[in-house]
Amino acid sequence: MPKRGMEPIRRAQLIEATFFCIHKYGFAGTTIKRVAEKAGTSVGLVLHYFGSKDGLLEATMRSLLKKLGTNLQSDDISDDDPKAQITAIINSNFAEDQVSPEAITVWLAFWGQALHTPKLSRLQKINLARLRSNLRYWLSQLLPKEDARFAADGLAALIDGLWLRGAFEETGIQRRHARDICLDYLNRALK
Amino acid sequence: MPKRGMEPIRRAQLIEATFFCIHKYGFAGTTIKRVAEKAGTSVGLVLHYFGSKDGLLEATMRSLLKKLGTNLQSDDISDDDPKAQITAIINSNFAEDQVSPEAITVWLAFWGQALHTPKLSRLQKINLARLRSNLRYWLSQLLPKEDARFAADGLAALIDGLWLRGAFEETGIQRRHARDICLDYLNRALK
DNA sequence: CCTAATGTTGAGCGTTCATTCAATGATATA
DNA sequence: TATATCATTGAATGAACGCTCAACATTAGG
Repeated sequence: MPKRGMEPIRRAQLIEATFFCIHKYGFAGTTIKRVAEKAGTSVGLVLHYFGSKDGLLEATMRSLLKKLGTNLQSDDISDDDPKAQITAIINSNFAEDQVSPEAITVWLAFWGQALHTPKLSRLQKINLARLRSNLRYWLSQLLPKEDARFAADGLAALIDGLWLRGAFEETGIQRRHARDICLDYLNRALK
Repeated sequence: MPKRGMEPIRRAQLIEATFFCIHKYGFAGTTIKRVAEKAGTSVGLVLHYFGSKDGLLEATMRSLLKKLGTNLQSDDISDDDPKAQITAIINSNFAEDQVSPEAITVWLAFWGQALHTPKLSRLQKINLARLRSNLRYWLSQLLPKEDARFAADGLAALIDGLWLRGAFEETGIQRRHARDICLDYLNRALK
């Protein structure tokens, strides 16, 4: 029962199915066949829309990074309260819909794979730099430049490390605990 | 030219070759054939000694974790100086031979794969818990119990996060910088 | 020297993978 | 209603995978 205008719908379905498969089977175990089955379509259709498996994976990573970067923009905090801005960044990184076991697993899978796939590597580097430079910007309003850089590097690593360890906690990330650790780091850095 | 007593030598060679392949090709791209070629042996021999690809990978992860956990024991610091003990833990995690791009890449690859391989998952959890409990033990000599747990969780995440980000720096981890961030965290936690 | 144990290989098996391709179904437009 | 375009499928292909197995080479002990 094919209808016109299916392209965006199919693309979204297939990306969603790819998330599911990476979460369930890992990067190595994610095959086009499995993705197609999960999405309820044929193998041929996947390649019709994404050209190749690499194309599908790249689109999926783009979608993931977009998701992970979206939360922040919805908040509107006054620009003259840097600490509130940083707090918002921390909160957004541990918002409920960001730290699902599925999100963490897939995020980690891409992290590992990006080391061996130039296109994914570029996306990953952009994302890494973004968090750090955002933190640097707001911290530099509160601290001398060098201290701001130092604290931003630490805070960025701390956030990622909490994510990383969260991948192995059955319950997913302990959101409040993770948030408290980051806020504590921030408060101590500002003293 | 086969000789007796080759088993331990071959095992070591093959594990070494597996490191190389995981670093170069990633987890998904590491095949028995590539490992055998790198080690200069035949495909059959790999399976002769490790039974299966999974067996080889498990042995390789065991070897990696052993490497990463070795440094500490060589240091001997008096037990009545907890801060020195913690400093030694931090230093050992960023010791030169621990933070080679190869080590970080392989470590990260296993981290991602362990989520989908029960045997690797068990190894991984043991390792995660070890760092944290070591930190807890020494911190609890300097801080109230709850504060010690809090700081240990933060410091463990910070260390792992610095490793994680180091995977994407062309130069590998900036050892001194990473160390300074951790020591700074420690000092502030003890105030 | 013979034999048993160890070390090693390469061919071959069945499976699964990503990808190509020709063909068909459905819809909008003219 | 005709036609071009979009949506979709399933079969076919060739390569690569992990793994089995029979056979051979080398060595140590009796």
